[in-house]
Amino acid sequence: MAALFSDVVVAWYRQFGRKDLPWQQNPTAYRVWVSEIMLQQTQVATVIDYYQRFMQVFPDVQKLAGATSDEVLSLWSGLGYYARARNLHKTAQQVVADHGGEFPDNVADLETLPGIGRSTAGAITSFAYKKPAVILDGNVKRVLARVHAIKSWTGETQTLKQLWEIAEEETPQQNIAAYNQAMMDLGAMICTRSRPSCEACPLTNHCQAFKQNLQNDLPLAKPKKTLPEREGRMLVLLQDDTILLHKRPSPGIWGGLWCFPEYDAALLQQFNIAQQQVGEVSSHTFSHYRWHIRPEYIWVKNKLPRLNQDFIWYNPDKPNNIGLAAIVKHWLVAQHEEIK
DNA sequence: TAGACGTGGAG
DNA sequence: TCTCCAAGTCT
Repeated sequence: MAALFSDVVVAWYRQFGRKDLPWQQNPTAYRVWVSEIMLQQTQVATVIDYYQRFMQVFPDVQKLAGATSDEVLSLWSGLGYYARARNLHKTAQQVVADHGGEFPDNVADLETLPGIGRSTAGAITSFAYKKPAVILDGNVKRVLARVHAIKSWTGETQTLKQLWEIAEEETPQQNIAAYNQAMMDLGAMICTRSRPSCEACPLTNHCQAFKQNLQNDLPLAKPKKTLPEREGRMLVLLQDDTILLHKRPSPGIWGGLWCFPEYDAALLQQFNIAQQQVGEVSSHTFSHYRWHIRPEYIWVKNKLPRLNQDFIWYNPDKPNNIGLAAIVKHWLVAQHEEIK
């Protein structure tokens, strides 16, 4: 008789799974929550440094709740999907205000908090509270899609529903933290997107894709779409040692982050221009469009106008704790190189 | 409900 | 250089 799926998974975890990730040490709900949000659509290797820095500054939910949004976004700068950071801040404040500083210990209540969906709620419930809960992240989807030889794109509503049902059936009542972590580890280490290591996989006996030699074809790739292209101009206004930055509206791309203002004739009119120069176009690819941005360098004589709160003169030599869009960080680094 | 929402690593 | 997409959620 074949061994129970979850037993095989847990046994594999005991021997080969990851146990040294930063958020696995002292896995309180707060620490697990922060890691799960950072890990959404983001790889472990990228997250580790951000996580360490974040925990250094915000060791508990009260500290985070009491921070300014600039402080939070500055620690998120470069990680992307900034709505995660804005929601993180909101949720911290809600947890302190409405839950006495303690995160709920069940999926239903966790899901009511901003930025926490079904899978993240399952992760917090299982990893922090050791209570049975189902997760379905990209890793688990890939493993289950192969094990069950699911021949439709995992993003389809119907397929997603099916995957949740399968995940619920397979998830055990015991050893929940080990099982859930194991499924993610299998997806990340063995059952990888390309060239899965089936020779090292404990699940080949259970795997329909392996039996049908479909492991390289499943899960099915997302249907292709051509990315829309957009063009734009940004103003790099320089005055003495400072650069004019604009706080971008949220929601929206780079919402809440400080960035060069997009071209604005009315804004320009307020300045006494000493010199200007058109720069080279740089292209930025997002998940839903490609943006070709041409910078216009403008040296101005006056600092004046009545700039509202959404504008600041930023001095790169005196870094402030504000969230900079990656494009600004990169530009500052490039400038620094040039000066040297 | 499909589109919005970032960035960087892998192949 | 280019394409794909990773520990998803929100609207």
